[in-house]
Formats: sequence, C-alpha cells, structure tokens
Amino acid sequence: MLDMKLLRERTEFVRERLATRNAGDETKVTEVLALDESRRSALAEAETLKARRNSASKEIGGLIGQKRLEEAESKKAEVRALGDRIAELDKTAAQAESARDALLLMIPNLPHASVALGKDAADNPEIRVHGQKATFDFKALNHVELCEKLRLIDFARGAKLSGSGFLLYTGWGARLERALINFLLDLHLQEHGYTEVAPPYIIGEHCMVGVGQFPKFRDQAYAVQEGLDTSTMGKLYLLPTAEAPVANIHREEILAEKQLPVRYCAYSPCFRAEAGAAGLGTRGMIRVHQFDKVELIKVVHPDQGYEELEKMVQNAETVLQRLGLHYRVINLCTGDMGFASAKTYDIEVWAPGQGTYLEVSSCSNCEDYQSRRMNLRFKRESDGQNLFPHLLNGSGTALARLFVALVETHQQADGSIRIPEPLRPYLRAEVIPAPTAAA
RNA sequence: GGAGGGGUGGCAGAGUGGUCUAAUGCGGCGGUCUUGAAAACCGCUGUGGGCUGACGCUCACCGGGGGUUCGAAUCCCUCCCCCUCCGCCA
Repeated sequence: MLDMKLLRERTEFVRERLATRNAGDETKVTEVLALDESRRSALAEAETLKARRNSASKEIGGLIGQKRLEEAESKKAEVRALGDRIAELDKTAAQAESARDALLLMIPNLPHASVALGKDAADNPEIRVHGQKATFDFKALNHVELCEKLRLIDFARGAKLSGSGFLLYTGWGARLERALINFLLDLHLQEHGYTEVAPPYIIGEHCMVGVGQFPKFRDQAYAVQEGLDTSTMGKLYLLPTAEAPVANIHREEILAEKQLPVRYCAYSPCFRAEAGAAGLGTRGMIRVHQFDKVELIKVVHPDQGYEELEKMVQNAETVLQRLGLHYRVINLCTGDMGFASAKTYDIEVWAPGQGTYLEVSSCSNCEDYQSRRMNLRFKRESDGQNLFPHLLNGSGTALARLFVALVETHQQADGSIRIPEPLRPYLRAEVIPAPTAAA
C-alpha cells in the first residue's frame, strides 16, 4: 500500500500519478485523507485523556497503599468518567483506521516516472527484440496439432479429469515439461545467483493480501476448504503464482542490511480461476487453469531496485536465448500495469503456430508497495533506521507458453521436434521423435 | 480426531491486580583500564503511532482480538500458533 505520509504531504503528486493508470483510483485519495484526519484527531484527544488517567491511577494506588480509602474512592469516581470518553474516542479512531486501511488496500501502486503514459496494451513501448520469426519450408503445425500428433498432451483426457483448462501431459510431453523446469532452475541457481526455495502450494489469505492479489482479485483465486468443514472455506488458497508465498517469506521481519539483496528462485504450479476471461475457451495451452512456472523474487535495497529489475529481465531473457526462441521485451504503460507494480517489463515469445507473441514473463519492481503491506523492513546500518526494501518479482519463465513456443519453433519437416542444445542433458535426448505408424 | 503442556525484549528466563518505566543472565554496541587483547567495571541496547519548527512530550504493544477494573503481562471470553503423547495416514 501507499505511504500515508506521502499521501498527506504530496497529495497532488499522488493524485496525478494514480490518474496515469486510467483506473479512476485518484478519486479515493480525498476519502482516505478524511478518514486519516478523523483518526488522528480522535487519537490525539484520547491520548491526552489516557495520560491523565494513567497518572490518576497511580495516585489511587498510592492512596490505597496509605490506607486513605475514602480519598481513593472519590478519585476513582472522578476517573471513571474519563474511561467512558476514552472508550468512545478509541472506537472512533479504530473505526477510522480500519476504514482508511481497507481503502488504502484498494489503491494501486504509483507508476515509476520512467513508465510510458498510455491507456492499454496498444500503448506499450517495445524495448528490444531478439532473433527473428521462424520460417518453415514445409507446412508448419500449431502446438495443438503437434501435441496431439506426438502425444505430448492428451487434451481430451485432461478435460475428462478436471474440466477444460487442465492439461494431461503424456510421454515425451511430460518429460519435456520436467526437463524445462530443471533447466530453468539450474540456470538461475548456477548462473544468476538465486537461491532455490520450494514453497507450499496452498497459502494463507495474508500472503495474497501481502502481494496485492487481495482484496481486489479475490474472484480469480481457487479457495480451498478442509473436507466438509465449510467454516474453513477461504482461509487457504491455491497459489496463483509462487510470488505469493515466496515474496512473503520474510514478512513482518526486520532484515539486516547486509542480508540484502535476497534472491529466491522457486518452481511451482500456478492456479488461476480465470473467471470471466475471454480466452479460456481457446483450445490448447495458451490460457489454462493450471500451469507450471519458475519464479524469481528479490528483496533489495531501494537504491538498487531498478538496477536489479534490469538484471532480472536479462535473467529471464537468457532462458529464451538459450532455447533459440525469438522474443521481444516490452514495457507496460501506465494504463496496462499490474496493481502492485511501479514498473513492469513483459517478455513475449514468438509462437509461429499461433502467429502471435505470447507473454512468458512479467518482471516488476513493486518498490515498497508490497513490503509495506507485509511489514517487511531492513535495518539501515548507518543510522539504525528501519526502511522498506524494494520487492521484485519476475517469471523465469512460465512453462506452458514456453512449451508452445518451443515445439512450434523447433518442429522439423519429418514431424520431429529438435531439442535445443542446452536442454538436451535434461531431456536426455536430441529430438522428440516423430510418431511412427505403429504408435 | 483424542489428551496434556506452552506462547514475555535479539536469545534464555522471572513476573498471579498498583513505582512493570518488565527482574536477572547471555548476546550486541560504546567507554574505562591495557603496548594490544582477554578479564573486570560503567553506560547504552525493541516496535509502531500521535503532537511539535525543534529540544522534546506522550500513547500503545508481554501470540491476535474482545471483556472486567480507577488501573491488566497478571483475572475472564475467544481465536491463532508451537511442543509432547495416543489414534489414523503417504
């Protein structure tokens, strides 16, 4: 969430930055400020009265100690009235505070000054391009055709098991998925300096609030329940991304400055309800309810936030370069950015069979927006101050779409799929063979 | 699922209604002594909020929330978490 002090002291600046998102959030500012004001005035009065009560209570203790009981009783009567007024003011302050905070949680992060202004995806500037669109001297297939022909994925039986939007990987398909996961993890651990973590896949609500998924996107998550006990419904959720648990690892902690930067890398499946999403009806792997992802998370000193963001994008790009895939990097404009982010790069890989670019990575610096929500701080060595670190997250990368780009790009005239060199040790094969007549 | 025990500062650990402004020990930081170090001694050592131009003043926090009381770490209610044993189980 945003810093209340910033809202108070630079109100117009906050309004202007929020307005660049084109989501109308700037209108909430006035109300937040009003609630904050009523909280503070009630608090100031309550605390003055509490100071008076504290000293009076001490006197009463003294009087009783000296057996001056009558004086003590009259003093008690005097203070009793104070208590009522204090309770009233405390209640006012608490109500204003929780209303203020509820509203604050609904206000997105301020876009960084370097982010292009714009309304939607059409306004996202392209930052750089790597490689070229693959061309074929035979009739190239799309990934659905390839997956069916090579029996990489059994779409029909996946749907039979769990409904549409769920995939059953089979044979080489399952092996390819697993090889990719291991390739990605090793790359980031061994070459990019990340530490591997393996988080729970079912996580508490506070994790979702911490990263800004909730309260706004509650309808997009799968809520779980313990057995038939409906009272447990909604206490835990299936993770929509490993960002949710991993970014929360150090929540409510005060890290030593020398612990920074923290760099985590985690594999997890990701579960998305995709309620109301247009594309889910599409056949194939582009938009599904469950997909695998290797996620990158960093906790860094605010001075290094943007430097580390650039490195993170490069870490994700390396994946696509090693796999010989054509991609472009775009910068999300103010109107297209995620809720918690101050600046986001998307990496889109070319999928020849689709004839489009597919988003396989989204790397964001959320600055102190999430660390403030989860009360994660670090102690600055020079003066002992507790500061909010920058929290970064990026996909390194999402698997299902990577799978699509890979098979569509590297398909061969004979129906096989050539495996890029760096992936071969993981798959223990140089090609996924074309189906034989017997199979 | 059943039974029991517990949650207090960075850590250990005392504290069952009133100088708790939380004892004591350990650790950490600074100082004295020393050629230097150790030991010893002395001092400091949590988080957040409010008010103030500032020095500062003040409030809250003993797992979370609520209650009783003039006054709660302490009494009551409730929730959460941890540990031990039993049962079931990959």
